[in-house]
Amino acid sequence: MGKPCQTLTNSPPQTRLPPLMPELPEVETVARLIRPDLLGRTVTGTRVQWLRTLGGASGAQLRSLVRGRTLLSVGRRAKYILIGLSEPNSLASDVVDTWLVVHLRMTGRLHVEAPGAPVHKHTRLTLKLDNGARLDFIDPRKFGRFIPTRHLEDVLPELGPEPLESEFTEDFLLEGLSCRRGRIKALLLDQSFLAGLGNIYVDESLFTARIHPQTAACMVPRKKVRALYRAIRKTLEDAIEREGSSFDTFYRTPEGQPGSYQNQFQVYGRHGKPCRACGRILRRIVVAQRGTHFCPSCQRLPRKRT
DNA sequence: AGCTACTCCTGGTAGC
DNA sequence: TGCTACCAGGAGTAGC
Repeated sequence: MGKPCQTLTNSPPQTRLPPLMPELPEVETVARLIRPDLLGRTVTGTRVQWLRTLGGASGAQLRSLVRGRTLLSVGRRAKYILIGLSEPNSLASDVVDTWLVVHLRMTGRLHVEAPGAPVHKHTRLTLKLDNGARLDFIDPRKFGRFIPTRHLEDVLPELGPEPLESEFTEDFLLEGLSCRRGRIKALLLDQSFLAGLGNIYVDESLFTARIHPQTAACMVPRKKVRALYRAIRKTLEDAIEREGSSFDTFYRTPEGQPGSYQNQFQVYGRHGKPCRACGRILRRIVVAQRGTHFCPSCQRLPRKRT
């Protein structure tokens, strides 16, 4: 491949993009951020720069599924952003008949760009809208997916309950943990058990509940399971309140500010620094192939079966 | 059931 | 300054 042609007058902004790792609060924040700019707009065209973003669909399939359709809903399930489209000017124009299933994975971003705005270097896919704006999917590491489908169930994997909905109860967690011998951290990362948690919020929740990440799930005492239940909900609610965690100013909230939950981290990314609760130096180990941050004093492995 | 290993990817960084 | 090597990590899959 030849070197891309660049001019001094028309080079796109090469914003630095450090890791973001969107989990439930970040995905919720993104959905809320782009929703007002998308609802009611009609897709006039598509452009795909990285085919694998479509998760197996072709550029032609994307085009035929979305062109001429109106964006009717922007929601979230687990870490997926679900954009619902309907056929305009028909009796069923308020019924979603097509979905865009978006997973940001590590570094994906969804941006609504004003007409004529420069295209970011790592834009993998674009929907053109009837007001001249664009919905850009930007993803430096190319792990993210933007999948068009008629049937959600064809694309979404098996997902556990939403941790902030009423379906997620203390009893659900007590029961779920009691029959599993795998490590608690691996279980909480398992989206088919509980949907939406990722590495950051699992580490934070386990610290809040004072549970060692390598504890076998069935060995967590009932009292700590209850603490974990409260910790998960509180952690996610607080993070949504603060509009997620941002590691850069590229991603902004509707008010133009980056999310601020990263300032609340108790353990994530703080290995080598003192625990805010007891002063012991925080450690980093690998559990379930993930960097895992914890306090060796506050979070101890249980000695015997409970 | 539950573990490890591998894959997909590139930006950032450490070491030279 | 420039090069190479390595690492991070969500989710899917394969193999034991």
